Amino acid sequence: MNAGVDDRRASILRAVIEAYINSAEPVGSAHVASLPGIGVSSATIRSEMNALEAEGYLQQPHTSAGRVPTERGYRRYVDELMTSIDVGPERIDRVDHFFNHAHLEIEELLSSTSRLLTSITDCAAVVTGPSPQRTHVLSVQLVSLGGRAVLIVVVDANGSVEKRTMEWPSEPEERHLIEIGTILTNHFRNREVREVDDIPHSPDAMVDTLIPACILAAKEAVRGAERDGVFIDGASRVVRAFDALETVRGIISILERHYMVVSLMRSILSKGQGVAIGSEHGLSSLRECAVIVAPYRVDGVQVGTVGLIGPTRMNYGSVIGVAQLVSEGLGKRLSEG
Amino acid sequence: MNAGVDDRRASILRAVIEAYINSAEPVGSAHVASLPGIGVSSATIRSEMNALEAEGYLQQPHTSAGRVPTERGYRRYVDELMTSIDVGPERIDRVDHFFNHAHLEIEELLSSTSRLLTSITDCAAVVTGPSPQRTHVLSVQLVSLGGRAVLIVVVDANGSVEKRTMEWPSEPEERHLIEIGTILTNHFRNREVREVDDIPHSPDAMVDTLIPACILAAKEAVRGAERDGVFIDGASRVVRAFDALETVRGIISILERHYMVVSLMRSILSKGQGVAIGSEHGLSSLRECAVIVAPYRVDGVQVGTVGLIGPTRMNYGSVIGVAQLVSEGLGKRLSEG
DNA sequence: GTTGGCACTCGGTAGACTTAACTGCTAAAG
DNA sequence: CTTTAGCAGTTAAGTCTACCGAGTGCCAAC
Repeated sequence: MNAGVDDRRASILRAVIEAYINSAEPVGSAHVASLPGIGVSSATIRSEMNALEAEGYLQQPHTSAGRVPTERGYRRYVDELMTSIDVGPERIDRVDHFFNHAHLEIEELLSSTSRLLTSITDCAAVVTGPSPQRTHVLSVQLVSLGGRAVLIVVVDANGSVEKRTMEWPSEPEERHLIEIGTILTNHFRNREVREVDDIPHSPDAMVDTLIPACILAAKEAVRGAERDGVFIDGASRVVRAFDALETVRGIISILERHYMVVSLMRSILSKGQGVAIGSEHGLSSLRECAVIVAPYRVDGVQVGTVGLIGPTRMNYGSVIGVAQLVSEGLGKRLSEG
Repeated sequence: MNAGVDDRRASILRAVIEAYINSAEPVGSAHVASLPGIGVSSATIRSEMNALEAEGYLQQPHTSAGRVPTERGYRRYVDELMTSIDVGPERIDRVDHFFNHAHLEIEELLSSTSRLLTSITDCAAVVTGPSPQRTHVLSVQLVSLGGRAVLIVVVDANGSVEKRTMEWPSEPEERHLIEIGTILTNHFRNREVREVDDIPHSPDAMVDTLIPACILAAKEAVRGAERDGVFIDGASRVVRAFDALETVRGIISILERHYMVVSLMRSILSKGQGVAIGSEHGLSSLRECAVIVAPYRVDGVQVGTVGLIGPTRMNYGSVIGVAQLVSEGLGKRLSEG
C-alpha cells in the first residue's frame, strides 16, 4: 500500500461522493470509470470501492446497488478531499451586492442575511446576532408604564434595544426616573454589561436605594435579549431535500425551537469545528443533516455566528464557502457600525 | 321533503363529519347506522348520504369507499350543525392557569400564548400583538450611536419599544438630543402615533429644523415594528396531520413567511368571518387547512388577533372554543396592563 | 496490478388474483 | 310512500409471481 495507490483510492472516494452529492443516487463503478481523470476500468474501481467500504467510507444500500458515502466518508471528504471551497462567481456577486446595499436596522440586517443564506444555499440558515452581553452600553432610560410599573430601556452600541419591566416600591416620580437614567447611563456607558458589578451612588437617599434593583433589571433585560437575536429561515427549503416524512417533521421541530439551534451551533463551535455531519452533533432528529457554522468577528472579537443546516449530501464546498463569505461580510458590515 | 327529513339528513351529515374528524377515514353507512341516536338502518343512511352527496356536502374518494366531507360540508357543519363549542374542562383550566400565572414582558406573553395555543390544539398558532400604531406613546428618546447615526427610541403604553436609526446632518450634540427627546415625548405623549401629524416647535433654530425628520423617523419606527409583533408556533404540529409531502412543504413555506400569515388573517377578518375552510381563503398551499381567527380587545378596542391553522378535518368545536377563550384571556390580561 | 467476462444478487416494476369495504339497486315489508 | 334486507357491482389495496436491469464479486487472462 503505497502513496500512489492511496491517492487513487482517495480520488475515487472523492468522485463517488461528488457524484452522489449531484445525483442523490447510489454510485456504481461504471459511472466512476467513465469520469474524466480516472484512467482505470470499472473492475479496478470495483475493487477499490470494496476496499473503501471495508475502511468505512462507503456503504451499499443493498448488494446489487452502487455505493453511498457514510458519515465517515463525508467527514474525510470535508477534511481532506474537497477539491476546493468553490462558491462560484454569481454567488459571490450576490453576497457582495447584498452587503453593499444593506442599509438596515440591525435586526433587519440579520434577518435578511439569513434569508440571503437560505436562498443561495437551499439550506436552512441561522444567524445569531452580536451578544448584547458583550456590547458596550450607550444609554439607560427609565419610563413609567403607569401604576408602579417601570420600563428600563437599555440601548447598546449595535443599536439594539433591550428592555424589562420592573415594579417600583410606590408610584414612581418622574424626576427619580430621570435621575436614575442619567446615573445608570454614566455608569454603564462604554462598558459591557457583564463587566458591571459595582454600584454607583446618589446623594438622594431614595434614589440610592433604588439603584441596585435597576442595575439588576438592566442586566436581566440584556440577558433576556440574548434569546431574541436568532434569525432562522429556510425550513421549507431544507425539507425539499428529504422525502421521508418523519425526517421532515424532526427537522422542522428542531428549527422551530430556536434555543435548540443556538445550543447546537454553540456546541459545534466549542468543539473547535465548523462542520458537524450526521450524528456527530448528537441531535437524532438531525441525523440526516450536516451543520455548517462560521463565527463572525466585529473589531476582531467573535460576537456571533452564521450557520447552515442541510442534508448530509449537501455541496460542502459551496455551502462552506458561502458561510465563510457571509460571515466575513457580516462582520465587516457590523464593524463599520 | 319536510322538516323531519331535513333534520334527519342534517344529523347524518353531522355524524359523518364528526366520525371523519375522529378517524380521518372515509365513513361508511354501516358505521353511521350503528351510532346511538340514529334509529334507522344502513340502507336508509345510504340513500340519505346519496342525497347529501348530490347536495354537495359529502363526496366519495372512489366508488367503493365511504364518504368524506366536502368543504361545503364543513362549512355547513361550522355554521349550523356543530353540536356546541366544547372546549373541555381540562383545557379551560390550562388556559386559566396560564393567564393567572403569566407575568412577562409583552413579547414573551404573546409568544408563550402562541405556544399555549399550539400545545392545546395541535394546530399551528398565530398571535399578532397589539398594533403599535394604535397604542399610546409614553416616551421618545434619542441616543447617539456614534458618528452621525442617531437612534430614535419610542416606548408605548404596552411596554413595547420601537426604534429606528436616522442620520444627523452633523455630529449630534448631546443637549440637542435631550431637548428633542423631551419635546417629542411631550408632543406624542398619550396620543396614538397615527394621529400625530402636527409638528411642535422649539425656540432653538437648530433643534427646530431637526424636529420634522425626527417625527418621521418615530413614525417609521412604529410602522416597522408592526411586522415584528407576530408570533407563530407549532408548524411541526400541524404537519403531523398530513402525510402528503407536498402539502407539508406548502404549509411550512407559508408559515415561514409571517407577513403572508398576517395578511391571511386580516383578509379573513375583513370578510367578517372567523373561520376559513380549505380554498375559501384562496391560499392554495393551505387548501387542506382551515384557519380560525379570533380578534381580541383591549379596553373595548380590537387591537390584535389570535389564529389557529390546522387540517380541514380539525375538531372545530374545540379549536374555535379555545381560540375564543384565549383571545378573551389575552385581551383581559393586556387591559390590566 | 489491471482487465474483460460472467455468474449472481437484489430491488423495483408489472401483471394476475384475491380480499374487503363499500355502494346502489330492487323487491318485499311496514 | 318509507324503510329495510339482500345482493350484485365496483374499486383500492394486498399478495404472489415473474422478470428485468443495475451493479456487484470473482476469476482467468493479459
